Amino acid sequence: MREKLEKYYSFVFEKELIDEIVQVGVYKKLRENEILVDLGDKMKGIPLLLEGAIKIVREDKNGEEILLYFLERGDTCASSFASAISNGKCGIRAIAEKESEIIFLPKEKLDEWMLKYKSWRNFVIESYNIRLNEMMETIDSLAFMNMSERLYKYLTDKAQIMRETSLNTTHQNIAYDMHTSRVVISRLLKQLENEGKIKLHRNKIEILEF
Amino acid sequence: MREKLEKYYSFVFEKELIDEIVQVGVYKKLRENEILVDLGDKMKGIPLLLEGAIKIVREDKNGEEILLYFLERGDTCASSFASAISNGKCGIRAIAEKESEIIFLPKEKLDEWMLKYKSWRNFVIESYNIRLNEMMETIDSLAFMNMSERLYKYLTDKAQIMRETSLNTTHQNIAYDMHTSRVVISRLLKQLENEGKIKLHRNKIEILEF
DNA sequence: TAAATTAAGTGATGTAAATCACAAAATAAT
DNA sequence: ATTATTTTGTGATTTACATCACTTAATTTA
Repeated sequence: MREKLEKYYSFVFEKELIDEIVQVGVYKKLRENEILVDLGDKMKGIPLLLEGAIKIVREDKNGEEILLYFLERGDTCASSFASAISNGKCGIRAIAEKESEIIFLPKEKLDEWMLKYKSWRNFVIESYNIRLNEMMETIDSLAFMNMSERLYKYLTDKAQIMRETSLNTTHQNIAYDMHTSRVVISRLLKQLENEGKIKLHRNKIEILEF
Repeated sequence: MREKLEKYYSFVFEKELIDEIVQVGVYKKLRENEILVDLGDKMKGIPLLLEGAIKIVREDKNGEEILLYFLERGDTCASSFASAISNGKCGIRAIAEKESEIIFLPKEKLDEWMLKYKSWRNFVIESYNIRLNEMMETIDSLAFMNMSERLYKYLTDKAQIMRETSLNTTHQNIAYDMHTSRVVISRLLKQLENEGKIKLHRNKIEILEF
């Protein structure tokens, strides 16, 4: 735990803070597709992502989903922070896209560290900023892009987060993330393949052009 | 200035902080449609809204707009906070929807107050939370709602922010905010009128049902 | 008061995406 | 090996919204 913490966070946190995190943080390994946070959960702390990839989705009353953004190592879930501090509910669901490792930080420390460590204050503010910007990008793609552009962005974004050039997924799962239908995704994928940007296989999409 | 500050912020900030704000804050009155923050601005501080209503919009490369959310008294612009702290650029435009009053807080104080005042820390975190939630609502409406529902939400939201039961605006301006065409808005408005939810006039929309 | 400008109404048509219905592969289960 | 299940392909149809083209009404200005 300490090793990975130092690897990804030593440029972010001062040494004393890393020591404290090692003391109070709870290490947890997440299986692929494991739900880390669910709709309406009250957070007792926040997760620091050490390794892996987490998908953050929003769900409406009819149970329909839309992807908000992905988290990768070095990230934390700003929504959880909010929820943890204010004892409010979390409006999102967080699911491990692949096996991941996190450190869970108890909420009691969150405000205490705001006083003690400038690096922690920066990290919290910076995390909120990144998330606000991601949300704006999501709004941009919903408001300004057509399905084909959104799909291509989805594929390249996800490939980067997963650190792979091909994605192991189905057309149906992409449709769920993008809140559209499988038929639409299948047709647009075929089109992207004809344009030479991707190559389709069963349960797998190779991305040829980034 | 002190009077309104105490009226809307005395339950949020401790007395000492209000005193400091009065000392270093710069009061400013905004005319209707005045631009407070523009795309790519680097913020030298953040605005506290004392009175009025501010519209926050996002713009894409083609100059097309979409409304993100409104700010009302008691609010601050989380995007500016981010930009001010990190010296980064602001990805949004903020426009006064009506005559408004703000206090501009210099960025040097922002971090200093994080140490000194718990109420300030809470306010900053709380502001980010509110904004994250607003963005999620915006994403919800783009992803899950049809134009008619979005339009009705737009009208009722805006009426509440403006503290009026009728809005002085044109179909074209609504279309700009919602990133659609005037024709579409005109037709949907007529439909809402037939359903008895609103009443249409020239340059004015009465909202009959909230 | 006439002309110009701005706001709103409306028919016709185009188009991206949604939905339906079913076929054809590929893979997994028995 | 046969059956069942999952994944992908594809035509046909519908729908919401976009776009075009033009009219009518209200308001401003000259």
